[in-house]
Amino acid sequence: MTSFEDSVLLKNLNSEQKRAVLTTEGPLLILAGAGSGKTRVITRRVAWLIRQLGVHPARILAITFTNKAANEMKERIERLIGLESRGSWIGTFHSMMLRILRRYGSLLGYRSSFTIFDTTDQRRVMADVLKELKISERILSPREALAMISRYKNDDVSPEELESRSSGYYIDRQRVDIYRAYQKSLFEKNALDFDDILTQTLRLFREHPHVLENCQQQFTYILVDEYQDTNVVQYELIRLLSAKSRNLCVVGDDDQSIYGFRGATIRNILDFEDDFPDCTVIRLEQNYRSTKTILAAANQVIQENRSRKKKTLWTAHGEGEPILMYRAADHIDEARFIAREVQRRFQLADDHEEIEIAVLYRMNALSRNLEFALRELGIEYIIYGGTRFYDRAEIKDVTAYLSLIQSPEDEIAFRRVINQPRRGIGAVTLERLAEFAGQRGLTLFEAARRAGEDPDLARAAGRLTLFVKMIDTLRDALLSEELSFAEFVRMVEVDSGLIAYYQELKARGDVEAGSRLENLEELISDAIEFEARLDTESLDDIWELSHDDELREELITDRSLKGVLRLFLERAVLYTDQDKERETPKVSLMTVHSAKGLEFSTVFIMGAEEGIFPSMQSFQEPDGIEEERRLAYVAVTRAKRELIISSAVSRLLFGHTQYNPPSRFSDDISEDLVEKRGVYGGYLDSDGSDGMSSSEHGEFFRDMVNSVLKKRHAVEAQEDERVYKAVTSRQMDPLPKKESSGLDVSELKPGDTVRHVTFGIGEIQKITETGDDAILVIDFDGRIKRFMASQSALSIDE
DNA sequence: CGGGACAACTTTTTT
DNA sequence: AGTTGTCCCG
Repeated sequence: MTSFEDSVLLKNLNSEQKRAVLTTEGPLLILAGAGSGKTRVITRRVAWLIRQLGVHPARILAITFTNKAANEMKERIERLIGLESRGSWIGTFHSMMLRILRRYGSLLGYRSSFTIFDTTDQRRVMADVLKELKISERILSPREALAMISRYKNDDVSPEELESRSSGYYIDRQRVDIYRAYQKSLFEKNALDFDDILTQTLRLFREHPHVLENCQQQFTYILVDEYQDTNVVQYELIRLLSAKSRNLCVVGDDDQSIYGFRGATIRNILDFEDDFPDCTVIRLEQNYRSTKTILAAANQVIQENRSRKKKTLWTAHGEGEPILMYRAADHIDEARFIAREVQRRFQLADDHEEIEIAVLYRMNALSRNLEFALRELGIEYIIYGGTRFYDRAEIKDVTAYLSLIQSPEDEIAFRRVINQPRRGIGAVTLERLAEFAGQRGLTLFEAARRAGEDPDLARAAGRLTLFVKMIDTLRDALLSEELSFAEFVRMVEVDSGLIAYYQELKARGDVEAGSRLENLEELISDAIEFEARLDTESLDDIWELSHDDELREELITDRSLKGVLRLFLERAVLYTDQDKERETPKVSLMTVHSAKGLEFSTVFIMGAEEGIFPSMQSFQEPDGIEEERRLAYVAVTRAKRELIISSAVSRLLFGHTQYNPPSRFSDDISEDLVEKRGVYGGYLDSDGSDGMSSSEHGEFFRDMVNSVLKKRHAVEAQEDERVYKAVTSRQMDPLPKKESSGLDVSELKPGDTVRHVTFGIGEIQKITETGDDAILVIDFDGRIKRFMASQSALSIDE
């Protein structure tokens, strides 16, 4: 009984898409190729469940990859069926599981308002752990240790499990110790890290079956987007949650699985049919996004992969423009080329035409040159990724103040802001304060309040109590409810002295201070917006924001500032630049990873070189190249009308000049789809067909020769020439080792003995490959030294 | 205690 | 190369 209004939900869908919307019961795998109208299908499906089948929104759990994708989905569903859709659980794995944890976390021993630690917090905790265990940072950096633990967590390996499978060797035991101590430390601080949000929820389900049962009963329809990027823990969560209803719909594309490094396993999607033998499989193979040319190129790139589900995308669109490949002389030339091309497109487009241009790269470090080139031409751009807004120092300062006001026992926040801006409370004072706090069993904040009672703190007591007073005053302001939330944030920024501090820096000519002030201003705008959302949206949506019953009660009855603050802080942790709305008239600069799920009329892919894209380290990993290839596939399929791929003969990166041959992925694209420009013919050779006038050519060559030769000595240039020839003649080691040191890193391993001119005999502790070089950590009889292999005066000790 | 100078680190991708 | 962190001196 399909009414007219409801049939709208099936309008403009092809037959497979329709089937995907209508197959609501039982396990369903939707293999959705790039640009195949996936989001449309998902939103229609949810709308269909609610409107047509009368499923209560709260019974629907839809998991997306980013908060932005979630918001977009909510909006689109609301556009379809209006307010009826309110109350469904749509969000990322992290935000959805966090909601569950907030509700039941006490069962795991967490106090009600546990905090989520971000990378910086984690690093601090880990640094302490390593110090405690007397492990030198030289041997294992906090960063590496955290990466290791994250790996375990993504693979659903607890400290206990790790121990049980440990070999008993020292190195294994040490890993267990680190993992244990880290978890213990987090727990004592009543904190979880990002991965814990998922692993602890899983633990909750396993140890408290009634909780799982509650959730199973609530969520009778589960939908997971980007299923190819789920990891073992996420798979397990989904499996448990859907075990009862079995109405599990997963949507994904194995060809776009690009998060292997984060523990995502492509097996989840490849094995879905084995895991759920009675499942329905639907393939969406018609592409509505790109031209035939772009799609053909994408297919050529991906078909080289072996482990994939066979599918062939097709489009009804025309051939479109050929793919432009540009081989630049160097990284600067490449950047200028892109900037010029971007400028030309902006100039040519008429006012009403919507131009969406993106430049994609494999790693953030590549954006820098491009930024300069764009600025030279006065082109506006937005960068995604890199340092996130909420990760910026000044923003983190403000949020630390806010955290401290909210929970005075938050030691990390206390330590962050106690002397930021400077108020004469240094390391010595802090150490004494910690000691005093330890003796009395006080929090640092309370200890500061009572600093006068400790003779050791006498000199700093005045400054400490002043700080305490400031925080107390701010808390009073919070509780008095006389301010709007944004006003409160502003008050914190001013009273803390941060604003004055940066204003002074700016006055003194600090170049960064200005943008920091702008960021502080932006945080206030953010607060205004956040507050407005709370004011205008229904109670259902507040329900959506938090499942802490007490807090919800607070918000419903008096909409307290305290409650708003807590929601705000919670969101700040999970918020990333990915979630920001994209503004159109500018060029977007982002990594290929960030571009997932987006589309642009014109796409540039820069740095298409061996060693960059595919990345250096992917050569080592077992399925590394396959993942890189999928990444290339994602990059190519972002383009609707036009694709430009560039590479550079020489590239200065991380202080070393590299000479990389063009990426194998660009070689996979057949000649008939491509138009080549730049120095493909050979060194310093151009066929002149690049559309530049001869004077531009003069400039072009001068720039190129300057940048290639200027900074280097003649001897080096000779060496470069030799290297370049070796590389372009396709001997596949693009990075011959320098011979000066007489040290062949490939023959070395930890434990080997080496001789240094000044330090004498030492033992190699660790070797870290760094592209064209390696870092050696060597123990000279207790003195730990680090060397760059190519530069060091080391020899193998016979 | 604060600011400046130097050293060390980055080198994939991120919820 | 560029940025961040640490050490030392005023």
